Amino acid sequence: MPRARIKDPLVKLSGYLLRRASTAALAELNERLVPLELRHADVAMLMLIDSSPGITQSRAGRVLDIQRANMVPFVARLEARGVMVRRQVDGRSQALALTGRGRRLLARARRVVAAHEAALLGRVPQKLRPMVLPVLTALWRREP
Amino acid sequence: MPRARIKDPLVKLSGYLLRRASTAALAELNERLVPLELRHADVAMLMLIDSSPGITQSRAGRVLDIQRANMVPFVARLEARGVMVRRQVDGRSQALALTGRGRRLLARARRVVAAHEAALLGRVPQKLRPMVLPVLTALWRREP
DNA sequence: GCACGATTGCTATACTATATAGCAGTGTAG
DNA sequence: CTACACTGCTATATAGTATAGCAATCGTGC
Repeated sequence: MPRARIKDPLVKLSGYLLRRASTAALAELNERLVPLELRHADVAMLMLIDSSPGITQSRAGRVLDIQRANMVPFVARLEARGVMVRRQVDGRSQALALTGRGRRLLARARRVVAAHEAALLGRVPQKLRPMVLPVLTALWRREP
Repeated sequence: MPRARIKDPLVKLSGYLLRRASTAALAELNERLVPLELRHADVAMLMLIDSSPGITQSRAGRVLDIQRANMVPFVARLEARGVMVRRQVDGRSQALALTGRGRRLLARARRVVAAHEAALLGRVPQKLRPMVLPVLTALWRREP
């Protein structure tokens, strides 16, 4: 006989579902990104720089919610890989921009992300699909 | 004048929204739990044990998706705090159960979680609110 | 009954992500 | 000019998660 199912008493809590769905999706995306040797945060950064070329390092960190201190090795790794460059815009700020190599890598990454998005939305019943972005956006809203 | 807004080009990606919403909600919940000296994972464990008293340590880890190795210090900490006990059910398995103190702590934690849930759902427009659990549940689905 | 594979709890270890404190140099507003 | 905020940086700490391997135990098929 099938082993007794222990039912998870937390599945009615949106916060719990949010965490489980998020970690599962993130793990899946990272898996898909292995061939590109990228992690999800790398792709987020490349997308941001691509859409706002010349954005400063500090501002990029603020948009993506990455601490200044943690931006340093993060950006350094991407630069060492030759996908982006830093340019001094004044005595302190660094402007970030993609290289040609970075743009080509991003193009590939976008296809992976698109497949991942399709897989995510594919799990949602058709009727609910249009609610996914509005629901997630609303849940993300800052305190009031 | 208001500083120029850098628009986040990722806000149309459900995976990104999922991660941002999840980390924000998690941080908020942990904040709310500080007075009880609990973290979100502790509450999940207490709730699970409460709903399935005598559940084995390994099975609890499977339900909550915590590795066996990581369960050891986790459970040990809760037991040292006197909120749960382990009982040997056979030569290898440990059955977990709440103590009276654990049940009282859980009762307080439940109120915190309820307030957190209310805050989360409160950000969602009324019309979308009934879709939150179905959407999140669907997004969590395993790779069928 | 017995041998074998699977399971359990455990130790040790490592890696990622994230967080804090402090510093030197720089820009900016009064 | 001065005071203060900002930037990039180093160093360090913590939480969460992951892997490998071990000894004891259990269950199943023979």
